[in-house]
Amino acid sequence: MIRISTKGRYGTRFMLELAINYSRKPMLLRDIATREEISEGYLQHIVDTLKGSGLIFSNRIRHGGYTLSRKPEEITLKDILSSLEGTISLTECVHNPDICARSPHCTTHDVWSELCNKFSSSLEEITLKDMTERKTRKENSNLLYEI
Amino acid sequence: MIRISTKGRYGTRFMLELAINYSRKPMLLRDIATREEISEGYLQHIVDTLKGSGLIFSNRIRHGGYTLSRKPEEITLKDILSSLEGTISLTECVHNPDICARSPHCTTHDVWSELCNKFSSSLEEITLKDMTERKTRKENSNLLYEI
DNA sequence: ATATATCATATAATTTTACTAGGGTAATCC
DNA sequence: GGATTACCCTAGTAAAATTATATGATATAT
Repeated sequence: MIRISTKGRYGTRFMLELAINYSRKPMLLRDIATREEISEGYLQHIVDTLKGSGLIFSNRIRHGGYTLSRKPEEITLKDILSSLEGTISLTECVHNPDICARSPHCTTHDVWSELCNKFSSSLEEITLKDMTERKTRKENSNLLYEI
Repeated sequence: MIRISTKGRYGTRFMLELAINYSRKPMLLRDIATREEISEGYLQHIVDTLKGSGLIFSNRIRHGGYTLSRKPEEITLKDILSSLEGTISLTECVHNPDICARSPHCTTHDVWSELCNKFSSSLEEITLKDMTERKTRKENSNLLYEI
């Protein structure tokens, strides 16, 4: 079905929460889980993965909580999804041509590779900063409607 | 993992075979299955789906075999993958926002939608004709290397 | 001490994927 | 006209991936 899993989706929402509160105090996992309506236990796994990839810091000492390890404009959707989805390659052979003997002379292999590169570029173009800006823009335009 | 399933991949290879032999006689499923090293029974399912979407004709009378229902330049990768992967939407909420109460004010929803549109466009740009041309180009350049 | 929050591991339910099996229909070939 | 061939159609199934839940440990703040 060509889709992004809940890991990727929940993780992105978590990262967006951290981005919105960047430069404020660390965010507690429980608070984000509640606000985003995501199971706390499941989110913990996702956050572990993000931490393993070095995208966030945890604050075990002090009052706990998580923060971005880089500025929001320096973290892209590709960073987040690469971490959580393992790899972005649309097919196994894109990332690892050796698993299929056909790869060297396979037209579809080349096509999947190109598509994958395009998709990766699209992901790279979107930073957490972009997303926070989208969010505030959207909230402001919603306010207008409500008046 | 964001990937195209075997259905989509095998089906594309099947369609490419039909495109290469377009305007010649109908191609037998068994022959393609053998040449492409795909299980005949499994390929039958995939081909049924493609037929259900109207992308190919079967030739039950006469000697059997399948043909494209349109010219190779009029069938895109999007047609093929839409048929076999169900829908191209990267998340359920892209295609059907109502399944999630957050959709109207969800920044990530908007982002997935945009990404999905871009990806769909990429798929639409690639026709079976393009792929046959790629294939012959590649075969010719391989010949050069072998000399 | 107790409460809180991160950290780590195990496991379970559900869904999807990737097939296989088997029988039916309908035309061709000897 | 009987065997073969090839498309058609429905079920079923094993394995893998997804989507979690549960439990307990550790470490700091109050």
